[in-house]
Amino acid sequence: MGNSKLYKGSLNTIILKLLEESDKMYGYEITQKVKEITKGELIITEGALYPALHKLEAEGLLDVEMQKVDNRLRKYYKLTGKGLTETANRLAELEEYIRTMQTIINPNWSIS
Amino acid sequence: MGNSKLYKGSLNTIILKLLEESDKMYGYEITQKVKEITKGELIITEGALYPALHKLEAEGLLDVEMQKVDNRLRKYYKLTGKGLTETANRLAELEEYIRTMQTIINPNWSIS
DNA sequence: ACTTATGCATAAGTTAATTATATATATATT
DNA sequence: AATATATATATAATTAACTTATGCATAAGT
Repeated sequence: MGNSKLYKGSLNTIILKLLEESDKMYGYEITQKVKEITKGELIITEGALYPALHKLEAEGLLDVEMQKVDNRLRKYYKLTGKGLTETANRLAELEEYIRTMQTIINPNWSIS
Repeated sequence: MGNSKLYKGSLNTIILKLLEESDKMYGYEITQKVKEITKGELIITEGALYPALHKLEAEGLLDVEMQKVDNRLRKYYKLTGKGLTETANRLAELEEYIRTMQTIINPNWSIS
C-alpha cells in the first residue's frame, strides 16, 4: 500500500468505509475502487487485502456471500450490524488522528 | 503510542517536525512536548521513542550532543542538513496521506 | 500465441510498534 | 526515614500489519 509507511494501520478503516458506502463489494472491486478514487495514489495489494478481509470476517464485522460471475468466483463482503458500529468508531478514530497530526504540523504552540 | 493503530508509521515524522521547530531536544522532552500539545491524546512510550531516535541518527538525519544537567544525562538531538530535507519530504507525505484519507472519508464519488 | 485483466489465496520476511524490564538520580509525599 | 513519583535513557522479546513472492484459474485484448 502507498508509497509511505503512514498507510500502515489504515487499511481496515478504508475497507469498512467503502463497504459502508457501497453496501457490498468483492475484494478485487475494492482494490480498483481505491485506485480510482485516489487517482492511483493508493494501491491495495492482494497480500494486504485478503488477509485483512478474512480477519474482519473472523471478527464478525463482515459477512460473506459467494457468487459466480462469468465463470469466475467472487466473494462479496458486507458489513454486519457490529461492523457498522465499528465503522463509525474507526472513522472517529481516523478523524481524531488527523486532528492530532494537524496540531503537530500546524505549530501554534511554537509562538507562545 | 495512541489508542488507535493509525499512529503506527508516523512517529518519525513527529520527531522530525518537533526538531525542526525546536532546534534541539532530548528524548524525554519530546515525550512531554507531544503529550502537552496533543492534550494527552498521544503518549510516546520510551520503547518506541529511543529506538526511533537511534535509527534516525544511524540514518544520518540527526546529530547527538550529550549534556549533563543536575547530575542527570541528557542526549540532545538536532536535525542534520540531510535531516532537514527529509523532514520536508516526510511532512509532504503526511499531508498527501491526510488528503487521500479525507478523499475516502468524504465520498463525493458515491453521488456520481 | 502471448500478455493483461480479473479473481482469490497464502507463506516468508520485514518493520514499527507494544510490553516488560533495567538502571540511576531528583523531588515530593506520608 | 521510607516510599512514591518524576526525570532520563536503554534494550530484549513479542506482536501486528504490512511487503514481496508465489500459486492457481478464467476472460479479454493484441
